[in-house]
Amino acid sequence: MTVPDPASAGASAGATAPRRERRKESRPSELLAAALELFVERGYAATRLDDIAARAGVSKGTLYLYFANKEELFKALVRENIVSLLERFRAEIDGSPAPASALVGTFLHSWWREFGATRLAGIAKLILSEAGNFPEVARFFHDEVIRPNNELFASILARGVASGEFRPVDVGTAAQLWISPMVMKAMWTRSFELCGDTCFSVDPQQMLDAHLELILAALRPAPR
Amino acid sequence: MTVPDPASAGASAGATAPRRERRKESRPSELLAAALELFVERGYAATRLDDIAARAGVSKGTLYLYFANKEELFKALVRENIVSLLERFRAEIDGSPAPASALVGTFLHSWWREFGATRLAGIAKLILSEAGNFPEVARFFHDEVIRPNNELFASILARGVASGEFRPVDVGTAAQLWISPMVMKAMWTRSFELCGDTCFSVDPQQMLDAHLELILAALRPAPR
Amino acid sequence: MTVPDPASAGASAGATAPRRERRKESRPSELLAAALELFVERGYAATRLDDIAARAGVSKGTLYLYFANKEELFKALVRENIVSLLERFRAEIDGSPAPASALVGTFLHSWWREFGATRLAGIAKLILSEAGNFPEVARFFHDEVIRPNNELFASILARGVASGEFRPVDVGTAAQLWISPMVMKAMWTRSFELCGDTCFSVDPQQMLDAHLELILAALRPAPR
Amino acid sequence: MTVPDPASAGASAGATAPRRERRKESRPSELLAAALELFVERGYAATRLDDIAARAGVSKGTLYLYFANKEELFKALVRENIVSLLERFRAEIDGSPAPASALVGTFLHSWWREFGATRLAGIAKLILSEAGNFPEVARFFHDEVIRPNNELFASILARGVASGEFRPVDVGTAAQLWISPMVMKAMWTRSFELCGDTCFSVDPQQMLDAHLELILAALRPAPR
DNA sequence: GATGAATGAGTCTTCATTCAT
DNA sequence: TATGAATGAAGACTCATTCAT
Repeated sequence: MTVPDPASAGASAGATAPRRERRKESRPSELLAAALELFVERGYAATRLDDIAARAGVSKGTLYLYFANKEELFKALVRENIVSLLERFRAEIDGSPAPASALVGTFLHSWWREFGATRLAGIAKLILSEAGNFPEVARFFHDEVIRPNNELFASILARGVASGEFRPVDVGTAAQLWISPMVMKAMWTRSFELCGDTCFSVDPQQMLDAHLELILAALRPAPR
Repeated sequence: MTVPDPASAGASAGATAPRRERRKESRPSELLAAALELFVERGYAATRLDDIAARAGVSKGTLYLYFANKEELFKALVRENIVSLLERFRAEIDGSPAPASALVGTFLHSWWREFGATRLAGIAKLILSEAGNFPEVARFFHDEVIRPNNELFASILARGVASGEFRPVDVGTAAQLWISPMVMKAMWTRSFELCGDTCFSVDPQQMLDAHLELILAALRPAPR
Repeated sequence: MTVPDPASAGASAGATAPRRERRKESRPSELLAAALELFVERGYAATRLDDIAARAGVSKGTLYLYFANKEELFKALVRENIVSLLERFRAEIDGSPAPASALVGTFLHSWWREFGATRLAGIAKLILSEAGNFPEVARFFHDEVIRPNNELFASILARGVASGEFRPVDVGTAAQLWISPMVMKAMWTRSFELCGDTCFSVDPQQMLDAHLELILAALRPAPR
Repeated sequence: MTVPDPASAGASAGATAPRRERRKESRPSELLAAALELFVERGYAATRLDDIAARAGVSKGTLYLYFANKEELFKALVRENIVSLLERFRAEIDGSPAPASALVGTFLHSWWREFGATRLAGIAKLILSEAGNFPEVARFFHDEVIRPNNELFASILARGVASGEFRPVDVGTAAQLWISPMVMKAMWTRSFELCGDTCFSVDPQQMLDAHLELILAALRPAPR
């Protein structure tokens, strides 16, 4: 941890762990971080608030100073992480003047870097699992993440089709088809990494390159 | 029970079989069917044994005559359904003499019909969600379903490459990349159908056709 | 206990208290009886469901087989006891052909015997305390007990006025004024009996007689 | 605090007294006042210290500067209010030279004005409810309020009997019987006013007049 | 076999109380 | 003094599991 421990700094004596540290500012995100780790690790129901509190280094009651209940904690976690996701996300792609074929590669690589390889993928998996129990969250995620993301990808493809770089295809469907392996890779890897996986253990970069190559091949205009 | 059994009512004339015994044989699968529905609908933790019993039309205690506990019930459910899955699955594809390009289409279509469009996709989703809590199940599913399935798909591609129908590609990776949209479609549809989904609501057949077309385009040997 | 213990009957060996006794029929009233005792003794909030269960000789969970939650248990308790109250109550007074002056005495005495001296007075005290937290219960008690009771008393007085036994008074108000000491006696005695009370420790019968004498004096028609 | 203190704003010109200090003296009673309102409104257990602090406009911790804990706060509240009760109370009645029959009326009217119609009745109700949980408070209230009050009333009656205004009665018992409707009126009104009450909604003054009339009738010496 | 009443460990949640600032 | 973040014991409630019938 890079956060300096004020107690050990000030009272270097015996140090039985500094209880009752006051950190109103940073608490919510610390709690959400702890919650994220555990929810992703164990699922919503199997995660006890006790454990979240413990991992965040606070008592159980402290959670309730910041979140009304488990459900609200969960929702807050989703919202907080997704909001930051979208901001970082768009900036990188949108408005680039590069040719479409290059942009597809840029998109897939930054998608993986910014989402697939991060804990955000864990959130996606969580939402997939809990969608039935938290319809509002599911809708929120659908409207704020999945659709915009699909539209972004589709707009790249559309640009290539318009410029003649790509042959004409249904860009909406293609975007969906081609984002899928990324999502799968991100999510299933997490599920099977513990069990000697041989299916999802391919190096992501390698897989990404192969994916890109196949996409571009599929988009290549027919030779006259 | 005072509720008359329709089956015994119909056959009461000739048969001397004691009423109510008829179902004994099928009890376990009836229980598993009820469990499957509910687990898929609500997730493992959110499903109460009470509800499963109720849906199966038996008392809660009866569940314990057939399954040691909730966990074993869950595992039995996975195993039972996966076993039948594999049997129905292979038979249709394996050993066909058709050209590879046709087989790819056959594979994808029957995959969707036999798996993606059935409750088996629900099981996959369930396993994905609970993999962390049931590593044995995850491994089992991985070894018995995911890997064989990937290998089957890859072998089709390999046959096409060998025959010169397809250009050379890493068939293992390609199989993984191209099965993903199928899985995604099957799983996410279930999660978002309740919330006015606009991303996963495309008609499956249409999507399948587009997928197939793009695959074949990507595999087309380069013109000399 | 008059209920024969099936366990000790069957297995007379060591007898470590027969857990898991099946008594669906009698359970609800046993639970309500235990709840009544404790609620009256300690108040609503200070009574733990654990304690009620313990006093009834069952486990905590058993309570929830019969009552949805603490609040419903409380309401059930009130309703159950009050319903029986009213039945026993009316029967004794209504329809008697005795002169009004005798009926007043009969009313007050049976009121004390049937209500003031019983646990029902404890319920009244409970409602008084918790009326703010359970408005429905308060209304119910008001409509089903207090008002009918007042009307019964008033009707006795009205009969006496009509027959000329009593001088004309506002019978509604008088009924209220004269039932009050009974209620007070019943409720405050319970509150102060533990603390060397010298105010409410007068013998109830004696107090009742004095009350009756003063009532009749107040009702005596003016000598012509 | 950034909230301007109206008092200090008005007096800020001449006085050099530091702002915000003004209230120090009165803090405890402000806290007790807030506590009284809430305890009476919701009962002891249902009142949170948070709420008391909020209503008093201080932080929760501040309560503990003045009262060791919830229980002590409750006791202080009872004591404080009872002390003032007795002072205001006696002064008005004691030592008057009026005839007993007039004094009875004076007593009842001022009792109502000074006690029954004030928050003090709320305290009485509170004590009644919590007597079981706070025996010391109950005893205190009994010794300092109930008994003296009864004795005062009884002494008025005794004076009337002695002077021949009233016929001979057991004045102690009569005092108790006749104070009861007052207490009842004060307490039950509070409990049922929220639920369309039709029993305790009679105008207090009217009820008081009727009560007085019936008392005097009951005390009237038998015509020779 | 089948039932469903009973159990009690496990969780969420509340709130009186503490204490660093 | 005053604050309010932090604590943790306590209590309501759930539900997988057991077992007498």
